[in-house]
Amino acid sequence: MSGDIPDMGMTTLGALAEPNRLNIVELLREGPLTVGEIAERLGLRQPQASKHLKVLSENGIVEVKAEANRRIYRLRPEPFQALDAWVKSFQRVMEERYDNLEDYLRELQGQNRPEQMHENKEE
Amino acid sequence: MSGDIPDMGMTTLGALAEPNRLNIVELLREGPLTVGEIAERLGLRQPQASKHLKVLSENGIVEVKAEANRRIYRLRPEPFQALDAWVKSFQRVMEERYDNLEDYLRELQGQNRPEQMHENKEE
DNA sequence: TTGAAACATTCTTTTGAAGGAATATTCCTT
DNA sequence: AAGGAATATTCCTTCAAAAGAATGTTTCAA
Repeated sequence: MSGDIPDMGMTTLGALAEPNRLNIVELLREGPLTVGEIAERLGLRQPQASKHLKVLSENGIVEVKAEANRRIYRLRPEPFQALDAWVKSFQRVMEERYDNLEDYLRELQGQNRPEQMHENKEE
Repeated sequence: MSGDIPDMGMTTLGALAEPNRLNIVELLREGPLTVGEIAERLGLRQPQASKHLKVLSENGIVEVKAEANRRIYRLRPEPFQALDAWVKSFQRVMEERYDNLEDYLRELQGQNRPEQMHENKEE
């Protein structure tokens, strides 16, 4: 409910979060491969390989080229660029305000400040 | 079966793949927050917020500081550095061998090459 | 010491995603 | 035309993770 998909493709992370899928991606890093080879090298059954590749494809992580009987899959660079940008934007922000934890503690104190007022609870 | 978790923390991706968790991370980017505030700002119930924060904590994405009644959560930089390194290692490889798809096609051809042999099926 | 605020934890239920097995589709070879 | 190879798809089952609801724990205030 009220699911706010923020800025970056949640979908990319979701697709990569599955171990077999991550393995496929790592494998494809060495170059394009057919479904059969992917399945063989990773010890997957062909249908499962196809399914995972479908998910990766739907999320733009991978693209297919039909070559007669075979389907050759390879990585697409875009999602990785996006991921890179996302992570970088994090690191910048985190370096800046690393230890303003104390700032926040002071904030919290400020709210509680009973200073001079008796039983005035503002809810 | 035969699940080979490659190099990089699959666990980080898994933790970030959940929408609410990703929202929490995006929120914490602005600075440390208590459980209550996180729940409120994201429209979550307190228990669910706690649970998600637990997962994030277990995966090293977040760390807690107990301050009396409150628990203050904030991001940890390490997982993001790791992610960054991982993504970068990809981009390097992908730039290099982007279009050796054709190389691969030639490879495939080579295997099939019936050239001069008759019905010698090596299985 | 009683109560309330802030969080965590437990138990149950629900839902979706992954695996298994069989079958459909396309294309090549003979 | 027939058969086989490579891949996709469907249906069913299984399993784990997320939501819901209730309750436990700690800490502070009066």
